Amino acid sequence: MSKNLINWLENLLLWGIIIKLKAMTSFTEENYLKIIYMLTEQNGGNEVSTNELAEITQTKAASVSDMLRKLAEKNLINYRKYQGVTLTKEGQQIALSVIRKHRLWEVFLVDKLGFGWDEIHDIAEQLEHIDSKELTEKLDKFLGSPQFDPHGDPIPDSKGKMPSMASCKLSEVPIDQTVVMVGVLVHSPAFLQHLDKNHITLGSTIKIQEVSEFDKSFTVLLNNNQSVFVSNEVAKNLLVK
Amino acid sequence: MSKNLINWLENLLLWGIIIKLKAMTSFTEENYLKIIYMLTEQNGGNEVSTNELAEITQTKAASVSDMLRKLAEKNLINYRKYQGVTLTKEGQQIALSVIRKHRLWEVFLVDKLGFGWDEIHDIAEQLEHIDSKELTEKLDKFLGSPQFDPHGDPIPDSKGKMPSMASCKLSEVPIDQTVVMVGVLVHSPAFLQHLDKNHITLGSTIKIQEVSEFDKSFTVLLNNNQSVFVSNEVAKNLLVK
DNA sequence: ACTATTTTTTAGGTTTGTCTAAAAATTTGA
DNA sequence: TCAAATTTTTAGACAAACCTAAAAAATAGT
Ligand SMILES: [Mn+2]
Ligand SMILES: [Mn+2]
Ligand SMILES: [Mn+2]
Ligand SMILES: [Mn+2]
Repeated sequence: MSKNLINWLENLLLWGIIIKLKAMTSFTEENYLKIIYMLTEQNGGNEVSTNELAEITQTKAASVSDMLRKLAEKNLINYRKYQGVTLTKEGQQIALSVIRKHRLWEVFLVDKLGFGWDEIHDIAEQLEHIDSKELTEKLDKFLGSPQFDPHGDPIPDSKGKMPSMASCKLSEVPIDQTVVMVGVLVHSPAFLQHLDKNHITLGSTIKIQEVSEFDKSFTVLLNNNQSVFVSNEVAKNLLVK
Repeated sequence: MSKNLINWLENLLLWGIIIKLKAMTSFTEENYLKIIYMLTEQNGGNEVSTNELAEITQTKAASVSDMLRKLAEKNLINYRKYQGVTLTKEGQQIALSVIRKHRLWEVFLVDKLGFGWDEIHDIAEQLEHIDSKELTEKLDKFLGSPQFDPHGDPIPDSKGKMPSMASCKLSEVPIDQTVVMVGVLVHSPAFLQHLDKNHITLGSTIKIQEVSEFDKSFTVLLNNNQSVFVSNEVAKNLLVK
């Protein structure tokens, strides 16, 4: 009985079939892991709830429950029923590799192909699942091993280490100070196009000239000497240094 | 009854749901269309059989039958039971777009990232399914609108038109003639690495010095003045001009 | 503390793309 | 030409990833 099982396993090993148990995270599973990673960050390391995941994956809570059971079976997440989830070491590794690929491809699309930063998300959403370590590393070299993507988001290195950079929201900067734009907290085309229209881009120098008492909107001076108006809603989503 | 149906369809249209009937060719469907295109070419325009498809897709004939029924329903293939299939205009368009993407990505991998021509097929097999017209056209520009891929295969333009080039097999070239290597008929890493080892690459000048009576093997002189031995098996799979 | 509400899970189904086994059609060849 | 071999299709199942409806657990409000 048990001897039979061992024989059978040996046979599988011989034929290299055991690999399947190791490899194999589907497109869908990768997306869940990536989203769990990002929501955990946002929650300051706290568990992510089923409903949060359902909302962001555009599916129903029931479907999320199914997937969580499956990911837990594969030891990619820590899952206690009704208590939400966090990633295991292994799950985190996969999530970081997907994020690395996503952001490297975004750099490629903007720097090499000339896309605007508002046009690249959906394409990168597909490219992030291309499975080839050699490709990722060669792409990284080709792009000059960038540390940040076109939105200012950090690109993890091949071991999963994130470059860090102190930054704060423009909305928190006091009057008269001069800062540099280093990132955005919202990636919607509408928001990015709004920034384009106001000539605010990654690397722009921003001097805060005036802050309205009434609505906390800003008037700022850019490096091109243009003075532009920035609503508080926008200022809250701009990262500066 | 029929009025009810029309009402229902109008409702769908109103909500933009009808789009789904038009768009949507899955990864798997795209692969079938591409393979049908290539096998039809190979067969000189004749129908492709279920078993041929089963062989090359690494599935069972029963699964192929299922898929053919489905592709026929979508008007992507001409299918008469037991008689094999050919592509419709629409199916051919999709096939050519997949082939275009495959070959453009191969150029990218070799020219820009420095991969060898024997390492790129599996990666291109994934990249060919990335869905973005703008991406394909920008990639094409970035690469300088190449006409041929790293294996010498023609790259269809955005309308599906293949560049043509007269060529013949090295095995058919008479003694003493000098030709240029322009393509391979086999893409296996083993074959490509064999050519690398013998310094035969796309663009190599080849002068036929000697043809053996016995086994039809060749001794040829390359542009680097090296004299190398080429078996008939290899000569039959080398395209020259 | 104990309902009422919200969140999450379970139960039962669907679709896509695969499989094996068996039936049907076609082709081969004596 | 017609029986045997081959090819192709049909029938019936399964896993993955989704759904709706209903049940169960957790949380909140008085
Ligand atoms: Mn994705
Ligand atoms: Mn980004
Ligand atoms: Mn493919
Ligand atoms: Mn090729």
